[in-house]
Amino acid sequence: MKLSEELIYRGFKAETTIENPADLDTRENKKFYWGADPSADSLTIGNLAALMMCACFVRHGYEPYLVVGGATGQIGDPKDNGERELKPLEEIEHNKKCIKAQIENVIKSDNVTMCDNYDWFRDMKYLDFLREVGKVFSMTQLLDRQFVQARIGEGGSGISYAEFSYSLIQGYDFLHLYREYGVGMQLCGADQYGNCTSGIHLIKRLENGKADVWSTPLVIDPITGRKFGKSEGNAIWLASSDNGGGNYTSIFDFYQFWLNQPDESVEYLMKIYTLLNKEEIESIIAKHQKAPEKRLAQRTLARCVTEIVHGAKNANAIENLTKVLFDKNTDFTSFSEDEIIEFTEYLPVIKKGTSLVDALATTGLAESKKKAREFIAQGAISLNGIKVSDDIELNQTAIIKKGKNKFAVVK
RNA sequence: GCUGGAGUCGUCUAGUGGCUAUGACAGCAGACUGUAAAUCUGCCGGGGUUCCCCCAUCGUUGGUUCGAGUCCAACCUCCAGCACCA
Repeated sequence: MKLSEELIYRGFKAETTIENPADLDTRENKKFYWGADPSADSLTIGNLAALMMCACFVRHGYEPYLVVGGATGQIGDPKDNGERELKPLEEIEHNKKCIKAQIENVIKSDNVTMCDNYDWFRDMKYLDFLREVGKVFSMTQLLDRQFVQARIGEGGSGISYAEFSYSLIQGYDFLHLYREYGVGMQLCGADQYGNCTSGIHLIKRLENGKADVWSTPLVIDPITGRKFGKSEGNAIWLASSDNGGGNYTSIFDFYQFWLNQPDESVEYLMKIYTLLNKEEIESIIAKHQKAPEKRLAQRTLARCVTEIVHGAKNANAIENLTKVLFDKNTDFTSFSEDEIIEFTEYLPVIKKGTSLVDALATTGLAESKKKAREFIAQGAISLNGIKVSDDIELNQTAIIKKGKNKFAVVK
């Protein structure tokens, strides 16, 4: 399958300056750039979709320049619904390192060039920037941008001069990479398209060059029509918090997230988030439709994405763990010492002697003790497969289950 | 700078002095299922000794009042109009 065909098959095509996708197959300049801002110390599955698109270009011989936005991250990409809080500089430094590692983990290629746009903004003089970059942008056009329109006017939440300028800073990145390395194309999520065109504009005006943008649609839930990823409240992070206790997504929860996708979404998500080819996906979907209750498609999806993000070893372990925990014939009281030790690597652990309510609260299975009591009252908690109706002391090795798919180990 | 309007839970939203701050979406749990969807039920600020009790909360800080999301003052932020200025 040619690059252009694969992009369209996988749904990686939104707005673009490229008239005919087939031009990508024969394009001479195969250098592209993609960037992410260090607004947190982990990427989310929203970013991962764009990375999967980048990986698709790389598989077809394109050369990636991956930018971590040390400069742009200091300002913040304007959102539709309001101004961002400025992040402390130390936090940005930390975030950069973490995100860089995550990007390298997904884009595995010998000719990756990692960049930080702070390197070329650090010594930038404000007046130089205004004379070179600011001068070639028309205020009228900038004000017409969608992100500006959403923020100003009646009912708007306002926008600061700093965030308003974000687009120019990002545009300059493209110009810089064009000049320095001859990068001729930017890949991005559809929400970034406007910012990317700033770069094209700059390259045309200042270098009389032709540059392109290729964007991929934001991933949406086909049932609700809402996007999933960050800023919708229920972020799935690529970083794993140890055993589910922290702020990020444990490997187990990550796997479960994909496993629980509805039938309507699963093909769409497989195209985006796995490396399976068209024939493989079609065959899996065909089998899935014959016996949807086996959840073959969801299992495959969960397996593949977990492997990409957390590696084959973890993916294997989680697959086995899931098999054991959800098998109706599993006897929860007869796990061997070795099995329990394997569980503790991926599930939150509670010491014997703790009360059930405390255990639920400290492992994050419940957000508070009050919630923990509620769960017990509602019959959401079971111990070794048997429902618990009272707060009890946990004094032997056991598996606690909350709801459909949250577990902890008492040891 | 002046005048007017606005700021309420993750999001949107009702609430012109009265005890318990509405409703919707999202989220969580239960039932039914296939760890799905749809549907129904409950929860949805925090804590506890849980048929009940305590604490917190309507942008911030004070004030008036027996009682304030609601009235007053100052401040912060946003919107609109006007003025000023290129």
